[in-house]
Amino acid sequence: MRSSTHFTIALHVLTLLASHPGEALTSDFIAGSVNTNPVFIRRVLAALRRSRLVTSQTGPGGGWLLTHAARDVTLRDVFRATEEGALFALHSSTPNPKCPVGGNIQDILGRRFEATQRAVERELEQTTIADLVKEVQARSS
Amino acid sequence: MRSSTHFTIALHVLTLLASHPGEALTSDFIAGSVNTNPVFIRRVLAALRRSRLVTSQTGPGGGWLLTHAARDVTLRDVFRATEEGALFALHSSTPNPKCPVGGNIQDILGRRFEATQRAVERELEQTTIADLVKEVQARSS
DNA sequence: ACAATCGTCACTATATTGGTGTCAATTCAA
DNA sequence: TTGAATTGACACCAATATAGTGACGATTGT
Repeated sequence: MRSSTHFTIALHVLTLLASHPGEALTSDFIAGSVNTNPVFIRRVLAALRRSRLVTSQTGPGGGWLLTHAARDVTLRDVFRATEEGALFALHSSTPNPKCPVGGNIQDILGRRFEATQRAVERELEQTTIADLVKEVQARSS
Repeated sequence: MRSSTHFTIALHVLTLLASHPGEALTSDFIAGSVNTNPVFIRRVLAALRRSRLVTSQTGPGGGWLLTHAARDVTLRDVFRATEEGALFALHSSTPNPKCPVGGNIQDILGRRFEATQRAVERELEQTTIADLVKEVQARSS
């Protein structure tokens, strides 16, 4: 099963930002919580910025901030911002079009996979970043 | 998004087998429909055999056969046989346990991801290999 | 005995992933 | 104005995953 950690890292970082409302966090500080390096963090956050979920500010006192209230950002929003492409890969080389199965299977499976992806997104929609913050607080109190 | 093509290939092959009921198909023939090489096909089918979805037979006239009626095999069964591990990866290195977020986020996200995986499996359960065969026949008639 | 077929291994090429270093650009503050 | 902090954007590397290919022994039907 292939899947990058970007989705997970993004959720971690957004939860961290939401736990420090109004405070710009540096990629260096964030990397300390995630246990990785600042460049990787900036790569993940750059994708979130493209989707307008965060903003960044250079210079001293700079760093990263949420652009929306945590209760308005669902896991689906983050999923779409970080995971590009489909959940399941189709064939790496096109199947034989002369075979009745080979000639139709990609189209048929593609439709099923889209339905599955919609099911995933419906599930992810049920949770917001604010929910994650609440859970962290409940566990660390 | 990472994800091997094994799930897709397995569905293709099972649909092909179900389209030739009672007939043992060789990995060479199957590879011709999938447009790949027989060794790769045997690798994918070996996983399906471990889950008792197919059997194989060596020697002349040998090949691969379904062990169950196509209407009794759901996409979820194939998913479980081919996709090992979770749908979403957690962090590649453990987050900082001294941070309230880092110390709890993996457990919290793990539960959400399990719920998502259950949603995927519920969706995949709705379709059988027999459904795929029917769709192929409807399109190639 | 022969040929067909699977079972499995080794090797390769390619792509992806994450880690690291570097340096220019921006920006705040002394 | 100078200097330091910080992002932005590269390039490069190591490790891993993926799929393609060849090879060869084991099994089995004719």
